[in-house]
Amino acid sequence: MTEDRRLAVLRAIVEDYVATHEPVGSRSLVERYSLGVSPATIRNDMAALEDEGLIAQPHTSAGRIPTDQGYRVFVDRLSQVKPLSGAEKRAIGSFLDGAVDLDDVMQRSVRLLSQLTHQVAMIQYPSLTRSTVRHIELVGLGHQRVLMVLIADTGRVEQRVIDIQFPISDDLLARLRSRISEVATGIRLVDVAPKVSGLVAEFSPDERPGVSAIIASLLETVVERHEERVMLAGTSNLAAFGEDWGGSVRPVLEALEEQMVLLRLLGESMSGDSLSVRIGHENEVEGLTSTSVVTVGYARGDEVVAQMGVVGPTRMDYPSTMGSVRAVARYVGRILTEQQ
Amino acid sequence: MTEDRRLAVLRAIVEDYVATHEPVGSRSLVERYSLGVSPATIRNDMAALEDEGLIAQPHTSAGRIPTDQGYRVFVDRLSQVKPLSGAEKRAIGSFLDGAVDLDDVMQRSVRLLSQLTHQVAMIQYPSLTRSTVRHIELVGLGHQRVLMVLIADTGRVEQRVIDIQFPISDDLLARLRSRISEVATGIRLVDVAPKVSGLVAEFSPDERPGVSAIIASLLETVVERHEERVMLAGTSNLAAFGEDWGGSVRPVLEALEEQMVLLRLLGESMSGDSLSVRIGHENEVEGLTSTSVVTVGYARGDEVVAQMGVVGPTRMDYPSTMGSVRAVARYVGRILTEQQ
DNA sequence: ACTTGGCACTCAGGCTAAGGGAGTGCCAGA
DNA sequence: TCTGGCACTCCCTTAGCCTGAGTGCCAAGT
Repeated sequence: MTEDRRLAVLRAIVEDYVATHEPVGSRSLVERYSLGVSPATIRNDMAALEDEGLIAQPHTSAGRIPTDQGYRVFVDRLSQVKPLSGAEKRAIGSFLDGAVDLDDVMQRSVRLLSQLTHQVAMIQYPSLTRSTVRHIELVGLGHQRVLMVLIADTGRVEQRVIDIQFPISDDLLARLRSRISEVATGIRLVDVAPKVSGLVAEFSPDERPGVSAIIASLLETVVERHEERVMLAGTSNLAAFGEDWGGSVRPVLEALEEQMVLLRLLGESMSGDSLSVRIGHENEVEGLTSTSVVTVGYARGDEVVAQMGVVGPTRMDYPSTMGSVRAVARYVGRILTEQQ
Repeated sequence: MTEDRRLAVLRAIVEDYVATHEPVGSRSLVERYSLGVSPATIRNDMAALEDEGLIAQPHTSAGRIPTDQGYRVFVDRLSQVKPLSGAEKRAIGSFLDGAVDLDDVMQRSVRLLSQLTHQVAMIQYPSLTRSTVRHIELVGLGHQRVLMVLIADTGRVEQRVIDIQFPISDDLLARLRSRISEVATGIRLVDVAPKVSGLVAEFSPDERPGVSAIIASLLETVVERHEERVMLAGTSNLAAFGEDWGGSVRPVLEALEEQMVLLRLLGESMSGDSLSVRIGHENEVEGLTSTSVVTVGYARGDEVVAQMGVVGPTRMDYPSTMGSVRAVARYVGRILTEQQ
């Protein structure tokens, strides 16, 4: 069937181009891949693929390179995620097992992923909204300041110093602390707001201003700003591709410096724990329209708590990259789950 | 005096090269700067400067560019720190004044500095060893785990989860907490070790294993790992110079990714609160031998608590860069001091 | 209906040659 | 000590040429 061969040609083009980074012509294609037909036939197929918008020529009389759409078809229909080698798996294990706390897990994971893929890796901290409260502490600091520490079951610890305009006694603080603990411990952070808000009414009118300031700050911490954190590694790998995206790494670096952008990259794909691949212009983020982003969720227990992934050139080795991302994500999930 | 003119020539060469990024010849020098002599005279001076190793030719029949030594002389003897414009000062103020906590101050400062200088900026968190203890909290987490939170007067908050092999009662934890607080609060962190170590003896033999595990961990937190933190911004500015350091940004990016390297860069210059400038090969860090590093300490009250600065090409505008670094550092110091 | 070999055509990149231009070093004279 | 003059060096740009890889199309073969 001729349609099959065309796709085989596309696959060969993608694989060859990814390996060599050079436009691939009909002759070299039949030489390197056993397609069983002559270059002329390949040329016809190529013309058809070009009509479909899957490949393109940088200039007349050059070979073809895949378009974003071409990669899309390759990823969706022509490739399989490549499992890691035993050695690689062992490397992951030994590298991650030494981690002592959540920061450490995050940092090691992201470094590891960037080294495995030779690309820029990113990882989102376990989402607070998807965690449950393990512990809440309030500590008076004097000067009408209170330190709030919130510990989630994922191991995440958020702290925040709250300035309140009202003096607050140690006794009140202790009562408030124990009430908040009773009400909030063990429930999901996203459900904390209604329960905690109701507490204000329990306190006497003159205590309420301070209490509500603290509670407001607590809710703000949970919902806002610090809610999502993301960590990056391997930006020096950008230099390796260099010429790819129009000769300058600048816009890519700029985009990656913006936490908001990273969060969008990771957030856009909240498609559970299955791999998400966005290729070239499929990324709506300006500056990253000639990169591909491979992300996947990682879970604690059986709930996806956040996303991680890599950013690389569109001409990346998708099967391997997807394999690495998935493997590291699973391992991170396992660690998070085991360590209670 | 002929020596004076030679230095004037060097200054002109540096300024011209920094502005144009092109080797500067004798003719254009007399045209652009009023040196009052002919090109031929300048050529003689240039030959002398070259003999002294202050300037060099990329190739015969090209203009001269300053050497690292040339920049050194320029910085030490031929230039003055350039104060910021009123507008810039106001920008600093309005940008930094909104900061709500220490993390925020650090992040805003480093971003601001990278934008002012168009270079890579870095800032070290206030050193723990130079801070005093404001508060120490111990929180039992169950599972033989204890969360320790340490708050320094600089606003820094360090947390750490401690795994202990021994069960520890809430009561013991409370007693330990209050003893540690009594002993440690208000004293410099560097002096904490001897005082706290002595506490172990106060507890009964069967309590000691848990107590000493916690204390050991406390001391480790203070002295080790998390002790120094550093934050980076503006790496995308690297792309702007690009060709400078041998055509590749890679080694520079790699070096900047290493926290240890950054700490060395900032640490090497613990010369109080005066500006430190290290030019080219004066930086012993591999990968940064063709960059210059400008750092300065920032103070809380009248004690220098950490360093901040920028990394850029050797052909940077030293007077302006030094001005920006110093100005931001002073402002950060003021904020830290004011907010108690 | 595909496939194939042949053939003319295109074009990027490498190589060479020539010329301009910016800059230098040196020297003799003021 | 400074200056103008002069010969010399090289980098870089431009232009032209050539080669090789690759294409598209066509007519013939299966």
